[in-house]
Amino acid sequence: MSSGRIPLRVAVIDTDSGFIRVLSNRMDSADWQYRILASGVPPEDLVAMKVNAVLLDPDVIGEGGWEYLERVCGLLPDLGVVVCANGATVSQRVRGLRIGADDWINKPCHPEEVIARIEAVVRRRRRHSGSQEAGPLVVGEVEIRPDQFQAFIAGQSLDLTRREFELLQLLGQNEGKVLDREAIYQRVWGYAMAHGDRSVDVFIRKLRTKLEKRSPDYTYIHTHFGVGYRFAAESPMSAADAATEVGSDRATDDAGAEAPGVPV
Amino acid sequence: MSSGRIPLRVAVIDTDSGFIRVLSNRMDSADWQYRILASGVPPEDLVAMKVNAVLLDPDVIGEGGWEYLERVCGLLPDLGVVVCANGATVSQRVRGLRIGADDWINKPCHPEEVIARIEAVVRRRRRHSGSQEAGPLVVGEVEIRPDQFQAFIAGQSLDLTRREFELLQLLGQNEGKVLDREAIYQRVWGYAMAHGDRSVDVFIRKLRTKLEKRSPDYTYIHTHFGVGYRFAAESPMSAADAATEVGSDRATDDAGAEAPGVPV
DNA sequence: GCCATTTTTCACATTCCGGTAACAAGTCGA
DNA sequence: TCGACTTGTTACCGGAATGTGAAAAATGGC
Repeated sequence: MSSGRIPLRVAVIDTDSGFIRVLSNRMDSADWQYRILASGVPPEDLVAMKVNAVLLDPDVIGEGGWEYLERVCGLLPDLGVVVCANGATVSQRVRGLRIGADDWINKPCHPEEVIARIEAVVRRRRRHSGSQEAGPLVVGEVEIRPDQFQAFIAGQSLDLTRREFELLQLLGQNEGKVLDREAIYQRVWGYAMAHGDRSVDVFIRKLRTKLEKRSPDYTYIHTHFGVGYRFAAESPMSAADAATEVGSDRATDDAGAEAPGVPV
Repeated sequence: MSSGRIPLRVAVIDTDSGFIRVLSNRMDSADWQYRILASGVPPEDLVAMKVNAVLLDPDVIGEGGWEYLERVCGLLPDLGVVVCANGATVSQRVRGLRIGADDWINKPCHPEEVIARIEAVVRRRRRHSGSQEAGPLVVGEVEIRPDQFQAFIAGQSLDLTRREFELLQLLGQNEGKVLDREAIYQRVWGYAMAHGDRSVDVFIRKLRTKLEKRSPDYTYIHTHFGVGYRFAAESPMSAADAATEVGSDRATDDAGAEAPGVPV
């Protein structure tokens, strides 16, 4: 489809010079941005490179090839992983695919097929997350502008930092849906969330503060205990109406969970 | 998370009886739901089958194989497409992958690898679009929204907690059926119920309270003494008409349960 | 290298929920 | 009818999830 818009970014972990040379030619003519690596790099570095896919020859890693493959796939679920190895058996290929690799090609292979398979792997990823590069998004009083990496309320900037904006954008794109922390972290930070990481909570709080500062009459980020967060513009007024309705009956244990912000 | 994994649904378009036999065995033991098709079916029918992936041998289609492949890939972007063909050349494989196929396997091939590759294709697809498992579910006045981890009556939230919601969702998915406590506990809590555990009863009570609060004219959760619980929207009026105690219909499970017929 | 900003981590406070226990009420069989 | 068992109901406590502020670490411009 629109493969021409944004060039594909690929990391190639391989040492076969002949293979690399031919492959590089093809990638050049396809206008890809790529980086050749002669050894395994920490998965975190792959995040920093912002690559869409990795072409990996596990022989380069040597002994811990399986472990490395597993680590990359586990940490970066969004990354396309294509293995290209010499003389792998069926069971080896199956093992690799089960671990999390998206495709497995046996050498010797035609570079054109390698290109096509990487494309096929990445294509699916873009199909779903690719539509998010769009125009301004408005939710309640908030206007999210991807072109400026900034959000506004009543024309005033919220002075969001990069991460804050990315988080707000993700929430805005999923207005009304509850997103759990792992999904949020995965999609904003780009890799899997470590156990016990509170970053999401902290940034949610920062967003809440900045949103409330400019728009005190609305509540935007709602906590779903034990699940995650949901973004939706709700005014305390309607909440107050609901409270009036319910208010008459005995208030034994009906934890009026949400009904915040109603001054008494 | 809570519920067990959903079995994969696959359509196999192939006529190689030997291949199909071996593959079927593997899919059976993997607990997949599959359907063997001896000819190409309209892509629309694949939608109706609700399959996650298609395993296609273009030889079955014959002349219009490429066109058929293109049509399926274009029309069903969410579908995993794996081609398994006899003696395809590199350029044919590349062409297929570019058209939209997610993977291409050359026969003869090991069924285990076919399974693994289909798994890999579906895994990737689910990771990006599969977070939302199901659409809203409506039973009586109650609207259960999985995307919000919440249920509503007349547009008002029931303020369900996580467990309460999961329990209600399970009941709603099995509307009209009596579920015994062990089954409920197993599917909501995720592990076997300890002897004497009353958690299910307590949460049933919590649900009843919250349901009655918002919808006093209906009874949703019905006790079947010595058996379990059944979820169905019934108005007390029609129950009163029936006059006979609910206990008398213990054995017959299809008592007039179904027809409240009361207009909103 | 220094400083300002941003991000991450940490500790502590607070809220909330889930499960248990205990007792009341209901159901069924002898 | 009685008694054993099942279910309804309420209250409470412990621990987990979240809110909150600030320090520490990382980043980036000059």
